[in-house]
Formats: sequence, structure tokens, C-alpha cells
Amino acid sequence: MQNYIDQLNEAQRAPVLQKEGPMIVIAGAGSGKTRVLTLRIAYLMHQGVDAFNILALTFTNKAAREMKARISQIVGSTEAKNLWMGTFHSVFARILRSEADRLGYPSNFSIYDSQDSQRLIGQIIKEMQLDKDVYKPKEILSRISSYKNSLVTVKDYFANPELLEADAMSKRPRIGDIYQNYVDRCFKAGAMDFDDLLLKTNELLNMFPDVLAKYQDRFRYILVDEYQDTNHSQYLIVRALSDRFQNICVVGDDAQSIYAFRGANINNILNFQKDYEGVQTYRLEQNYRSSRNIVEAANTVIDKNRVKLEKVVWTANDFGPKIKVHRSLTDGEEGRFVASTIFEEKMQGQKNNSDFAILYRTNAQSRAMEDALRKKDIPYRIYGGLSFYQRKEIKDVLSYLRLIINPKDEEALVRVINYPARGIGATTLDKLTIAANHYKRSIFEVMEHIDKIDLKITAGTRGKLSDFVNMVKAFQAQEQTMDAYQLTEHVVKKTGLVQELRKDTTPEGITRMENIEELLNGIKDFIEGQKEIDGARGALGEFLEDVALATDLDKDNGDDDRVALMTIHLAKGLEFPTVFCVGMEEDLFPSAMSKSTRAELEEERRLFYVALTRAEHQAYLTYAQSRYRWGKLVDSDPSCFIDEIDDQYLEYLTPVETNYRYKPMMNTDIFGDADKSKLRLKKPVGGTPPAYITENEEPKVDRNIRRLKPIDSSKKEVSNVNNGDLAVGNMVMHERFGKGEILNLEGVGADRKAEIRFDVGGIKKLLLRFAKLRVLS
DNA sequence: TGGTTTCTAATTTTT
DNA sequence: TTAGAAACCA
Repeated sequence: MQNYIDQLNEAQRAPVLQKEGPMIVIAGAGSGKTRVLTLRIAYLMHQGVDAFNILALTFTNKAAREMKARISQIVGSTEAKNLWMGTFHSVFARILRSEADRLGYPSNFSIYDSQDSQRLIGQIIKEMQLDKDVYKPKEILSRISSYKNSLVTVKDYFANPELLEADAMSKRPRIGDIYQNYVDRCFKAGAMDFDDLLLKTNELLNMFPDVLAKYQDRFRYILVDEYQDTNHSQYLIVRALSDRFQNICVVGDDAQSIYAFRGANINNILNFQKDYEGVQTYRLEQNYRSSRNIVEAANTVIDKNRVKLEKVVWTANDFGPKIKVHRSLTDGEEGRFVASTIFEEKMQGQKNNSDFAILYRTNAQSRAMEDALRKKDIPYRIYGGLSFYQRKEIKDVLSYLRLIINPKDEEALVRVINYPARGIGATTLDKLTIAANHYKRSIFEVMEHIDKIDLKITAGTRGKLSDFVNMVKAFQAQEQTMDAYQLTEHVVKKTGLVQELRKDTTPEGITRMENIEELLNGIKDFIEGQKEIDGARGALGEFLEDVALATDLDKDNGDDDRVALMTIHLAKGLEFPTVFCVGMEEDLFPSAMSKSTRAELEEERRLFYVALTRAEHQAYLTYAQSRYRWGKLVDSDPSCFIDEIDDQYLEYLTPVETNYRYKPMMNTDIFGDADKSKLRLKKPVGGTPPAYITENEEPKVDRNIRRLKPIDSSKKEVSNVNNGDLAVGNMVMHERFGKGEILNLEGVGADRKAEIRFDVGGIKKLLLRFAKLRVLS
């Protein structure tokens, strides 16, 4: 233990050694705050604090897992296992399940994700016969979400003239009624949305002093990571729980607060000192991550913000190279620049793909990057975007599973009641919904008693309905004995889901099929893990709990060597030797929607600060003069953030902007590309550019291959150039299944298949046309 | 009711 | 450009 502590610098050591009392650690970017947190926990345990009495709240599941792993290394895994560590949402979901009856909820309540919530709100708006252009489900949802995060219940809402007036002013006087309906429907369905997990926890702690006392007594030491991103609801939970022992340690960096849009309140961290008696304040200001150039440049940026805590981040690292700024004509060219640069740096500097990250403001920007990387055969992985669990086919399966656990779950039911098609259409569903609302019961309950209610539903349809009910009930019976894997496999077969998907032989359809397989593999992994952990039987409910709050970032797809693509938001907490921050354009970053108030712009600036400080060694800022947005080429100006960095930290790869549109074309980029190619790129007069247009993208070897590809091949082009080289006995790498050996090859041309034994997942037969294989030997 | 075609809105970030 | 919804027809 002492060994670990000796490795800390003085500033880091102090918060680790202070055992009791309230404290705040203001941790600059790259200053080793995770180390402080983990060591603090380890040290507490070392001093005899029971792991059961420690609660550590993180921002992502991944952060929790990693921290737990590190603590295990120090104190041993048996001890670390008993720590309560996780996101606010997952920790309190767990607590809510065990206390659910207090709030009138079943302990098997469903967790609605934003998709579910949004669909339900849309449905309510329709039922109330409101105009969906005035009451946009998405906006209403975020409205309701912010009420919930501020602990404004429906009752509070109607009692608050300001809110009433604000909504009346915006011509949406019925928001309160929608809110009311939404809450009722969720309750009736035995479901909580994300915000409920926090709101209901607050209710639980406020309404039941004995419950509060129990958890206060249990969590004697509380630690909160990324405190700058907590919202009001989370703030109150932390306050309530820490009130008795006051052993509260929060860690955060106000300069990295980037979630105000979803209710995070930067004042929580700014005002922490006032919330507790005798707060100790620690500052971690030495940055170990980045070169001096990057640290100082980032400082000049964040200095422009008015709202902040005073601190000076510094580093003892070398100056390192300057931040490189690159301008291109289009987003496509921007992508090619990034890909070429990665290609060259890999060649010259012996770097790995995983040394690079491409960060952007919006997910939509990933496409141009993907295209360019793919053309250069640079492996990459996209994080975020449409997460795995939100894909249609996955949600469909999960909906069946949710329905087994909680048949009242209306969103799950609506999704699958007629998929695959079984003759229960919109009309029938409408009748059922009306009846359900009328009897204040769930749709499933109405279906169970369909014979006792007169709904003007034909006998044939009634039969179909009871078939469905019986099917779900049969699943429920099987759930008692089967584990989650067996049951899911059974469900996808029995419901006809697989058969439905098999019909679709397009690449997209095959991917969908593969995704289902991946889900099944994921369930298998989960069960294995569960069995190891505490002899749980790997029941379905346990899996769903896990999945409801999981994100893409959480499933670590091994540490294979790929360039990382993600939004800046997702990149928080990560670091890479080289970072490309692309799309540095006005109205994109800072976003057009976030420039109206100073607070919004400051948040964008913090976001930029986060982006810059991800880089250890080299940062690139790139922008395009025009970019495709909703299919149209739109002109854009460089981001004001580039100007905000002092010139001494920058190196312009392209001459500084002029106002002449033609001028830039006369220049060459760093590869000495002649500009005729760029001129040509501008061309399209209808139709796709001819193959030779790709000339300016180097490796000439590729050219023929590209020309051989069918012109209309879909954007999800995955066919593999190496197919010809495959032979039985080759070791190959598959994107999803990992390493495997080719056992057999058969078929020709598009039908060519390979039988492969994967190290994990067994033997699979793959269509080479679609399989993304890389030959290893 | 189911399947196909046409239309439209979307691009800010996510537990 | 594209995904999802509405509209349309069998």
C-alpha cells in the first residue's frame, strides 16, 4: 500500500490520506484523478473500512469497471467485490428494485430507454388529438426530463405559475396534461424511465426515513466521480445519503462540464464548498498526459470562459509539436486528409491504429471519415451513434424478453405484438389501448380477459390475440427453469423472428442476423460472468437489468488495433497519442443550436477544451469550406475556437483563409496534391463520380480493385479484397468473432463460403462476400 | 390487414 | 441522404 502512495505527488496524496469529512478534489485534465479515486478507496479499505460501507458513483459503467479492476489489484478481488460501485442509474436501479414495493412498483419493473419514452409520448399526443408539429415528442420528452431532473412532479408543475406560464407562452398549454398521462402510463406499465431511476430514489429517501437511515448507515463513505456532470436530482441523492456521516468526496473538473443539455448543473461543483461544513479543497493541477503545447493551448481556450473555478493546469512534459490546423474543400477531402495522415504517420512513426482518435461534434460526421479510412484499409471502430442495443432487431428481441419478465411493459408489447406479422394490426391495437386506458389496466391484462369484454373484435382476431398471450405465458413458464441464453434462443425461434430475418438476404439483413447472434453470444458471456460472481443462475431478469443501462462503450471489443471514432462527449476521460478534431466549423462546432446564450457557448468551449486535452502528443484541427448537410453542399466558416488559440501554439498546414473561393484551389495540400483533382471533385453534374476521380487518393494498387466493384454496391461495402488469398488453415480475424482458423472453403464467386472455427464462439460458416476477414497467417 | 410506395424531417451532445 | 411515417392499394 505504502508503495502505491509513495508514487503519488503531494497534491494527489493529500486527498487519499484524508479519511473522514467532506472534501472536493478539483482535478485538471490529465492530472491523475482516477488514480486518486482508486487509491483513496483502496486506502480506506486498508485502514479497515468495510467495502460494504463504500459507495462510489461514476459517470459510465466502464469507468466503474476499470476502477474496480484497479482496486482489485491493490486490495484483492474478494474484498473489492463488495464495493458498491457503478453509475448513479445502475446503483439506484438496484436499490429501487429491492425497495420497489414501498413505491407501489413491482420489483421487476421495466426500464424505458429514450426510444420507449419518446414513442409513448408520441402515442399520448396522438390520443389527446394534439398537433404533433406543435407538441414534438422529442421536445416534450426533454421538457419532462428536465422537470424530473429538477424534482418537479406533475403536482409541482401545476402548482408552479411560472412553468405554466412559460408553456402557455410557447403555445403549448397542454404539456402538463401530457406529463400527467405519461407518468400514469409508465406507472401502469410497471416501468421507469432513466430520470425516474433518480427521481424515485429521491422519493424513496424522502418519504421513508427508515429507508434513508438504512442506506445512510450502509454508505458511510461516498465518492462521486465527474461531479461537474451531476444534475439536481443526483445532487440531492448524494446530499441525503451523505448527511449522516459527511464522509463525502467529490472529484471533478468544472472545465470539463459538458452535459448541461441533459440537466447537469455546473453549480453543484461550483458551490460544493457551501454545502458541507468544513470542506477540504484539493487541487490537482499537474497534467501528466499531454505535451506542454497542448496544455497551454487548452489553457488559453478555457480562459475565455467567465464561469469557472480558479486553477492553473501545468505540465512538466516536453513542448511537443504544435497543434496542426488543416483546411480542406469538402468533408470528403477532410476525411481523406485524416486517413492519409494516419497512413503516413503509421509508416514513418511505427504507430498503431489505436494511437489515433478522430473526434467530432455530431455523429453524422463519422460517415466521411469512415469512407476515407475504409478506402485506405485502415481499421477503425465507431463508438456511440446508434448503439448496439438500440438497433431494431436487437430491441425487438429484448422487447420479447422484457415482456416475459414484465407483461405490463407496454412499449415492449407494442413493438412485438405484430412483429413478425401475426395479423394483429393497428386497428386492433387501438381498440386494445382504448380499453386498457378505460379499465386502467395494461394491454396485456385486457388481452387476457378479451372474452369478457366486448370490443367488437372478430373471433379470428381474438384467436390471434390469445395465441399471443399463450405464447408469452409459455415463455414465462420456461423462464423458471431455463437460463437467459436458452430462453432467448428459444424465443427467437418460437416467435418466428429468425425465420423473418433469414428471408432478408441483403447485406443489411445478414448483418441483422449477425447482430442477433452477437446478442446471444453476449448473453452467454453474461451468464458465465454471473455464475462466477455469486452463483446466480443467469436468469433473464439479471441480464435485462444489466442491458438496460449498458452503452456501447461498455462492451469492450477486445483491445484490437483500430482507430477510434467518436463524439467528443464520448471521449471524455479517454486519451490518445494523436487526436484529430474534425469539423472545426462555425455552426457545427460550436453548434448552431448552442450559440444563443453565453452559457451555451461556454459549454461548447468546455467541450473543445475536452477535445484538445484528449491528445497526449499531437492534436490536429481540421475544417472544410463546404460540407454535405442533408444531401446539400453547404458553405461554412472556420470555427471561432481556432482563433481563440494563441498562434504560437499552432502550425497551419494550409495557408490561412482568404476570401477568394478560387484561391485555395491553387494551393497544394501537404501531399502536394495538384488541385485539378480537387477541382474535379467539385464537379458532379448528376450521377456518381467515375472511378478515376479517386486518383488523388494514393495507393495506385487499389485502383483496379475499386473499379472492379459493382458501381451500385451499397455504402455498407464490406467485401473483402483478400478473399482470393484465403486458404484452408489460414488464421483470420473477424470483426466480431475475433480470431479463427479456416476449416473449409466452398462455393465460387458471390457464394463462396468459409467454415471457420473461432477461438470464441465455435465453428461458423460465413459468406465471404460479407464477412469482414483479415488474414493473419 | 399487409405490403409497397411516397413523403418528410432531420443533425447536438447521452445515462 | 436516409430512416421512419404516412398514404395508398390489394
